[in-house]
Amino acid sequence: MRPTPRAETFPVNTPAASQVFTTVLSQGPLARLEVARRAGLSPAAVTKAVRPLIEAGYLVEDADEAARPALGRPANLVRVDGGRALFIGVKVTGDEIIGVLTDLCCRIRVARHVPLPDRAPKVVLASIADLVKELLAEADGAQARTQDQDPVPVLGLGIAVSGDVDRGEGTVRYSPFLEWRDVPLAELAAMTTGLPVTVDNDVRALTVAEQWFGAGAGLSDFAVVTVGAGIGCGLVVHGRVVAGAHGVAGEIGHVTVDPAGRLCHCGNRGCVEAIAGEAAIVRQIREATGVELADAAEAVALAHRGVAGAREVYARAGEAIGRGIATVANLLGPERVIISGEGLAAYDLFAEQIREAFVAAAFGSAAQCDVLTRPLPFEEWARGAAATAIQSFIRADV
Amino acid sequence: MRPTPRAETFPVNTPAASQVFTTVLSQGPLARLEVARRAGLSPAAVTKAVRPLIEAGYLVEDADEAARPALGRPANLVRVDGGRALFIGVKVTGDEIIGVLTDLCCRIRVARHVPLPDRAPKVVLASIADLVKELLAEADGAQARTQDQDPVPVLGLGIAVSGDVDRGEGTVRYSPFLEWRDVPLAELAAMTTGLPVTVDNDVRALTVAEQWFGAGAGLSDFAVVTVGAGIGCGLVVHGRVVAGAHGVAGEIGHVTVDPAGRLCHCGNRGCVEAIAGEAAIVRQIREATGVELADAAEAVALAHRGVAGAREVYARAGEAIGRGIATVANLLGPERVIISGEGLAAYDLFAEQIREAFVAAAFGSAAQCDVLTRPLPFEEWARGAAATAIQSFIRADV
DNA sequence: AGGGGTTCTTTTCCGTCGTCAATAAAAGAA
DNA sequence: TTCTTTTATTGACGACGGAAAAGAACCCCT
Repeated sequence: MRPTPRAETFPVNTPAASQVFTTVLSQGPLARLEVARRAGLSPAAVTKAVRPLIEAGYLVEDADEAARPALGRPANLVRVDGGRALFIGVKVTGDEIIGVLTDLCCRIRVARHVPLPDRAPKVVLASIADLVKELLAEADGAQARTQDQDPVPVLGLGIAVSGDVDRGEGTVRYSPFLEWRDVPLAELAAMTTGLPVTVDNDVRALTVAEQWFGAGAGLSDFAVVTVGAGIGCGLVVHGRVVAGAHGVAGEIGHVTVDPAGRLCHCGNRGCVEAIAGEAAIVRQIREATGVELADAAEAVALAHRGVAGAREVYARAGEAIGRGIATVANLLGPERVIISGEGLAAYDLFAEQIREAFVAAAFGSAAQCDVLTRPLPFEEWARGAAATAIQSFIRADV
Repeated sequence: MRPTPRAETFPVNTPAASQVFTTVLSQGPLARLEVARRAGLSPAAVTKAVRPLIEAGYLVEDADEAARPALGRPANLVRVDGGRALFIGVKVTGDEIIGVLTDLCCRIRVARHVPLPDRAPKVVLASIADLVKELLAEADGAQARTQDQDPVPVLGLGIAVSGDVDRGEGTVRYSPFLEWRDVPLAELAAMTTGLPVTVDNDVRALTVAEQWFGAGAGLSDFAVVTVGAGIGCGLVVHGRVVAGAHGVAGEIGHVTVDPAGRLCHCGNRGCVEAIAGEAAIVRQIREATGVELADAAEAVALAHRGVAGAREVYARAGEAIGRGIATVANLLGPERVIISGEGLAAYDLFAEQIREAFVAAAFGSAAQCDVLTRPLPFEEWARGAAATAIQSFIRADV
């Protein structure tokens, strides 16, 4: 059985060390000098910050013979030892819970889905506890097979929930999806699992994952747009994820793109989500073609078969998304916008419209913003939760 | 004659001292302990930071007898000595230049408008030089009258220009209004005036003024929306003004609120500016009523007289602005939105529509965002430029 | 008048952190 | 071998900010 986790803490908590670690974590193996440049520190500071991290096993040296320079001493690359620690990320949706076991580099080791019979906090909490137990057992199993000396510790649990979440407090203030209000989830989950728990909004968690381990690595200003059941948006400004003064931020889904458009569940007309959300697309295709659709997959299939009405619905959805992205670009001027989410399964159906609408509605050099897609698996959300746990562990200022 | 300005520099440049100074500057007279609380520092650090600043004359002690507590030692309030230094702020518009002489607290001492005969960089530069000379003479005049010992030094010149401005470089990358491209304005103006020069985008400059000396004081996330010839928006996120990766940010004027709306000069349809910009309003009223209008003032007058068509145009403008503000609130979740600009002369004509549209389009608790108006004089833009100069002088990280 | 209580301010000490400048190390080139 | 070039490390140093305790100013109560 896995021993009660020691309260292992990150060996350093100075600004410089934290910055060095996150730089190495997110920007791959780097020479110390290069780390110094990117983190804005002196080489000496990097050396001094790296040493205790290597001693503690979080970083390892890693000379690469490939990129050896023609001249001068070759660099001693430093990288994070992913196998040094494990984390668990959990994403709670309306009807299932997805959990992943990741290493310190946030690479997914194991993924599990469990159905959620009920949305009451107690039930969800019990399901999370079961899932965590299962993932811990999995971690132990891997342990036993490799016969390592020291057991790899699981150092944190991140939980991602949609809605208004106070990460600092670890509470879910209001989640319309789960019908929760003021649930101190971090505290509860810490009690049942014995792990340090971080709770954050799901889109923000995904954004953290992109910021550190994805297409946002090294950027100080970018946006993540998720296309799926809802349309969400995570924003990174000045290198930090935007949380919003009142818990609301990145609600691109409820940006109005057509005031005469259809009614959205938020009460407004012509929100991006009311045009390009999964439910909206299914409904519109049903209305346009008369075909009864069970889910979004069937809608995609129909459109792929070239049914005109269906294709048009997707085209309009793409236009709405492109406009929404242009709005973000006009307001914030990000370096990059990353489109992701399970809705990308239909990406070929609206890729062109997104781009066209974006370019048309982007003002001036905002159109230079780099828009790219990342077809990420659904576990990515849970991975985002794990990323928040990693972030909390290394005490990076959020 | 005014002597060649000595290269006076701010006596401290540690993060703590900078933070202490900006806290006192923007949040009025404060007790040291209170400064410590607000700046997140120890009381000792504040004492140590304050001393050299008092010695250099930038801060002064200022006991207030009024708010004496019932118990304990009364606080020794600390405030910025506005009279310690002067700054000049200049705002360049299409047809005139506005200059102000301010003190260190950014209070306007003198304001001057001069017409701009031509928009060529050389002409503009010469006009700026003349205006600065005039303001410097004014400063000397005041000097002579008060018979002070030490002449109050003018420590910086801030220039605000609309368009894509690189503040770090001090260059105007592209200003459609002036038809400038890559003009190294800071360098040029520094040569002709002999003052340290800061160049920034006009809306951002105004936002800095609000952040430090206006309704944004002490807030870390807010937006400034300017209503006038154009519709602009300055954003402060995480306590810093958003500049945008490509020089574009806060382009609320080109957020689409009605894709079927009228054509905007940016090439799109239904931008906020195409509905609520000054030119758009004048044109719409002309179309609706058939009355030929010379300028916006006449449009306002017409609407105030209760002419139905004119009122409706303003109502639609208010709706567009309200939607634009809601978009900002949905995306960023600011604590406050400050509406300003010369368009506020007509505020009573669309106040209600702004509020209604904002509340309707704001998602969830984004509607809690505090929306207020600040009827600021036109010199306020120049004051913003002075604020950027002050900011540069005290080396606050922008 | 003289404590006692309360709050603000300052002092002193100290750990720590990051830079500077010099030095060591690891190559290939001459 | 020795020089050049680039990377990494060392050790001294200065400075900064925090903790804790003392000091200061004031009111109130006895």
